[in-house]
Amino acid sequence: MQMTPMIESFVCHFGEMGSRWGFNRTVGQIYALLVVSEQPICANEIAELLGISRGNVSMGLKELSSWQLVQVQHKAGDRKEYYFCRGSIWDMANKVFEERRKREMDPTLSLLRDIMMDEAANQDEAYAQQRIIEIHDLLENITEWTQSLQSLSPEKLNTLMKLGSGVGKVLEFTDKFRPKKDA
Amino acid sequence: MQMTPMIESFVCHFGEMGSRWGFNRTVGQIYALLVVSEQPICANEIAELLGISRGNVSMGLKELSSWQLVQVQHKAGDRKEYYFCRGSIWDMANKVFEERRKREMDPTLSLLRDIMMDEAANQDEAYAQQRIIEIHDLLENITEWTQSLQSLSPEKLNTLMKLGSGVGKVLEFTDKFRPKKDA
DNA sequence: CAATAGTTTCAGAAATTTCTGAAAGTTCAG
DNA sequence: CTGAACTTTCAGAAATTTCTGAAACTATTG
Repeated sequence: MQMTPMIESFVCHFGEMGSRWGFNRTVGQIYALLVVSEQPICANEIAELLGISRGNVSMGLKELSSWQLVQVQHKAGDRKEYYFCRGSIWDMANKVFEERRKREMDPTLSLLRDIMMDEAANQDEAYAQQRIIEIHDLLENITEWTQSLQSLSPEKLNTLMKLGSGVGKVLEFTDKFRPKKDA
Repeated sequence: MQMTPMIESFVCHFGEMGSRWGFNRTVGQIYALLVVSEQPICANEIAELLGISRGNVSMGLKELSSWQLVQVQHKAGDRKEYYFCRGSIWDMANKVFEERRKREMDPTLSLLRDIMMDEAANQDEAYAQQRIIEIHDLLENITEWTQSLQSLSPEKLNTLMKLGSGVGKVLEFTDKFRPKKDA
């Protein structure tokens, strides 16, 4: 594996995007590198290619492992661990969504639920609580929905996405034929 | 508006979540405060309630304005500007999605498109380019889809979300009746 | 068991982000 | 125009995050 301008700009950009996507620059770069490399790469080579410390690579790989985004491979007669990322692009996207849900949605939902349980002590709190309930319900809906979408096969998801806003029409169409079937 | 334990814990949590959601702690807290307050609040009061500097409030409000998440109101015989956030929870969620798309997807798509145009210089680059194309296509699909979903009415979106993974069944059902209509 | 080849950890350094508060800017009444 | 009431800006301080590299650890070989 060699750094060419093309690969470098991809890796570099994924690093910058990393922070927006919920992981840090190094993690983003390591991941990008593994995605575009056909061959597994060892930690030392990663450090060298990216120009970062060996320790940092170790931490980055640890994080990617916890996201289940990389895998380790051994080569015969070589003690090094070679990393690569297997799985389709869909798998990766799923992992990222899932992880973000865990970090961004779950703790919030949990707190909102707690607040919903409380008794409102005055007028202000009653109003606040009502807004909080609205937010909770929306987030819960979105969470459940995205979760159920993730259980769909990639093919079906693709069909759905291709429909685009046409899905609105499908809903109307469906309603006509079985208007009272869903709870 | 008074800080009660309930409101405080909500505000505080939104501050912590802020960073995960793409804005900083202060911005999150200011927003949370405005969401649960029935009455518009002036900048000084926000600073006081949250225990942060006046300047910081100003910057936070500026950012929220750029996201079009807050509005200003004036009171008769009072020069202060009073802030509140109008719009339903749906509107807010839409704004947040949109903003995140702008920050997280658009720059990436743009870079990936550039790379796709390049001529692969060797075997490694050819492989890399292929992977990059896969990623681009997926991101583009997702982006277009979420955009089209946002153009749907909240009611239709709700119906869709209620369907959950049942949407898979609807697709099958639809296919039977008009199998070759879509491109 | 010791030597070797590798990986992980973590204290502190470096870089980045956020926050403060004083100064500058704006608006408006008189 | 002047001054009061308010808002914004921004340089540097504070807080937070990320990175390094040496030391500790683990596993394998002879």
